[in-house]
Amino acid sequence: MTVTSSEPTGLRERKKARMRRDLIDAAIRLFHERGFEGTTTEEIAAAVDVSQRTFFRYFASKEDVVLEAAEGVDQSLFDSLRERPADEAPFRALRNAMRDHWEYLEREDLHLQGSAVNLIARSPELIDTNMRYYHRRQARLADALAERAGVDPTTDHRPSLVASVFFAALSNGHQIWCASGCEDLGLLLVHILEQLDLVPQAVGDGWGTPDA
Amino acid sequence: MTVTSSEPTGLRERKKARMRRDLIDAAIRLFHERGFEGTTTEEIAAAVDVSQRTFFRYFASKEDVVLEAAEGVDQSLFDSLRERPADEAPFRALRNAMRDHWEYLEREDLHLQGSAVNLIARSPELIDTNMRYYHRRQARLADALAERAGVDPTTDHRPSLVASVFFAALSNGHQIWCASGCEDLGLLLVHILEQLDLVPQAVGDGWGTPDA
DNA sequence: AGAGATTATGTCAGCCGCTGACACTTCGCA
DNA sequence: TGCGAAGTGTCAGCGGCTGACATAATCTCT
Repeated sequence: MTVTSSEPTGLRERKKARMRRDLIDAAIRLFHERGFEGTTTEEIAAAVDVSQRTFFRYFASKEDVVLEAAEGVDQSLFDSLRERPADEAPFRALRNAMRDHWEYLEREDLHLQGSAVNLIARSPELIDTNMRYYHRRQARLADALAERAGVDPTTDHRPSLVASVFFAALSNGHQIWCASGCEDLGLLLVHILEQLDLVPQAVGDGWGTPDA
Repeated sequence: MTVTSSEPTGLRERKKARMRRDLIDAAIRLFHERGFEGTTTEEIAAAVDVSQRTFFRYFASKEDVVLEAAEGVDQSLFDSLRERPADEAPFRALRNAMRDHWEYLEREDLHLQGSAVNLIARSPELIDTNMRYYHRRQARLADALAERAGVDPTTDHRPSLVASVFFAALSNGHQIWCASGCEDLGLLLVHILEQLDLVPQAVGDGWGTPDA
């Protein structure tokens, strides 16, 4: 009962979880090899020796597989957020959590989720897809922020606002990174942090880093 | 040669523009009646007495029709932005342009673009779609901001950041409005402006409007 | 005005994402 | 061991979307 406390009990549950993971792994791998559009759901299913129908019993859509991976990454970000000192202002805490979270990713497991980040980051077609799911990711982040601040996210809309602005800056940093070749993954964090740090001045009376 | 200076010269051009408009109009109307998902591209095409294939020669996708309408609205926002005093800070100018733009919409033509706004605003399924195109809309807005500030949008990323944060707040205001029933369209502006005004404090050391 | 080049349209066939329905197998539990 | 529940495969089908080809409409030039 050490780590296995959250493990599924029955064989059925384990099989299901395994299938889910297998499908995600196969999908991510195929997406890498042939691109997102260049991979059919049948191919993904075939790679795990199941029918296409089964694939769609596990995922609502092809895009969903990617989202699934993204949410895994987000979860780790939320963990980092929880560990930030409570007196840190929300947006700043989020920024620092992002930094911590990144360091964690680089240290621990670039295998599973890291490759997902990698994939999402590098394929332009998935950026739009990702965008589409910002709503969902944003909602989760808003909940995390609300929990941290001890407010009710259904009546207090500030967490949601911070979350959406955060993703906006994130997406922007990502775009900049892509525009500059999508090479060094470490550089991605630099761009993201830069954009996050620019936000306060950009929405203020100034314009961010002045030209002079 | 008064207003017709920008009008297409040939019959062909005029027909094409007309077809485009007819398709948009029919689509928007059908979307209203049966919803976005509930309307097939064949039905849209049939409503204008053309083949489905022709529809897809005018629009890359079904979603594209909606985007087209949205861009029309954005264009009017950009016009309002250009008319803001030059010494106004970018984000503030954008906020005020939004207000001006809205008033303009309410005065002038709620017929065409207004119904597009209405449609996009009211159908939850289109919010995701809309999200997907925020990239494109954001890029245009960034260009408008860059032009206003006299900077190069390809090297200076601040306009893009302001644009994305703007859309983030916009989307947030929209969500709040939807959550509260999607009734009064005028209320939508109130929510949007509220969210826009909250941004500076939300990303600062505070938390926006304090509880006390 | 008429011939020839361009361009728009219709038709057809087909891929792919996605879904409902039904039969069959596998697993859980008594 | 046997029964209900849950997972899977198969099949048929819809709808978005595209390429290819033939036809019809427009443009251009003489």
